Amino acid sequence: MFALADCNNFFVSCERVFRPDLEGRPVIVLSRNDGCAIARSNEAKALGIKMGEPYFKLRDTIERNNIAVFSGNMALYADFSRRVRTILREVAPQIEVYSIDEAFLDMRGVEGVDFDTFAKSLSSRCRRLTGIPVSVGVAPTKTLAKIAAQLCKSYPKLRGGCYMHRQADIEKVLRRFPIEDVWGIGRRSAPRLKAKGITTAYDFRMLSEEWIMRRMGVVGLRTWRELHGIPAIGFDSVAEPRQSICNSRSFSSEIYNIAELAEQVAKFAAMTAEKLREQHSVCSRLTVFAATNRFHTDDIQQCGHITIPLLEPTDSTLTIVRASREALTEIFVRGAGYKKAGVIASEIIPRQGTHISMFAAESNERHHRLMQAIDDINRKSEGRGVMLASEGHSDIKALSRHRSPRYTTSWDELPIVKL
DNA sequence: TCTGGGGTCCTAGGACCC
DNA sequence: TCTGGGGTCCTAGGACCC
Repeated sequence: MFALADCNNFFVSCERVFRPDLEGRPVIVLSRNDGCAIARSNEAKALGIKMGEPYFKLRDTIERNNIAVFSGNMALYADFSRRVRTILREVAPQIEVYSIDEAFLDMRGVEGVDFDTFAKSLSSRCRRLTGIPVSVGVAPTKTLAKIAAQLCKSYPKLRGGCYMHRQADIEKVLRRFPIEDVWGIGRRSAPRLKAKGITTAYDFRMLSEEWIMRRMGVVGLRTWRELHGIPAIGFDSVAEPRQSICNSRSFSSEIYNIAELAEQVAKFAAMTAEKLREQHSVCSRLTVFAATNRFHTDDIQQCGHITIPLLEPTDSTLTIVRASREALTEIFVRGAGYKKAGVIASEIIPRQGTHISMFAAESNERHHRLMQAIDDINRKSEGRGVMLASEGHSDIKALSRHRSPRYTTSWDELPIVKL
């Protein structure tokens, strides 16, 4: 058996921990720049607010329905995510962290446990210790566990936990489960399937293996097998190092000036190098991209990107910032108003065991010692104690008009109670 | 006025090899 | 008219996830 622990409306639930007055009231959390809704409470979903809906289109609805609005407070959510994972690790032999708000639990080989009781008590334990409501589904495959967890959200009677294993039960559930809500069936496949009359997970399961393979390839086949209760998706308890690392942002207003854009790109490059070092990797390829506002169709549209090889694999902020800067000058177009840019590192390999190219212009080892010193300082100063001058003095342009305090991650922002 | 950020895997097709 | 028969590697793009 596999279990999935899925935090309900995660970002909204984090905000509510410190604002119990918001219980029962519609709440949404916005993306960076307060751009669009990326988390919604059940009440907000009931009002028809869609995932990714732009904030400016919601203004009326928000006012009419007294919706509470928050700018994303990622530091807070990451902290709650860690707390929930700590609890999951206490009760399961292995967990696979799937996203900030979801983790699979490997229950293979676990015997003599009533999984229904297990699921319900794990859910209530998470709620009690962190304040976050968590749905726990247990089933023979990950895809079915996802569906079981989903059921918890629709049926409060399940008290946060659902064990789904009997063939007859699974069939009954799949007959009513919309195909588009199945894990692995996305926005392209769902309409195609529906057009052929396949509207539920059960319809999909009834198709022949050949049909699935022909129309949807091995990926579709995996989902099909999983719905039949045959595990087809692996379980990875140790997170592999990332194969690509991307840092990009939309700006709160357009940037026309290359010097200003270069500072932003330098920041993305520095963040990328830091993440490489965090996972003890080096990269030997960089992609830099910059794009204008795709919604302003009357303006000049530019979407430049360039990929450059690095002379030797590196994790050095100095090297990566310089290379990114040079790459940017290749794609920058005067007169274009850039709204978004980013840096992607690829061809990533472990730092250990890389050998120094005889043509290397600079000593990787010396850079590495410098980077370690900088990382040390920045860790201790809880922020960016040291950075490159080329990153400029301003922050990445962003709006966050509705951010909650950093309740659990900053001493400065603890609410003060005056005695 | 205003529209997120970060990943993975698979496939098809081209370039190149003998 | 007719144009071998295999391979490998790389890349771009698509589809999916949160």
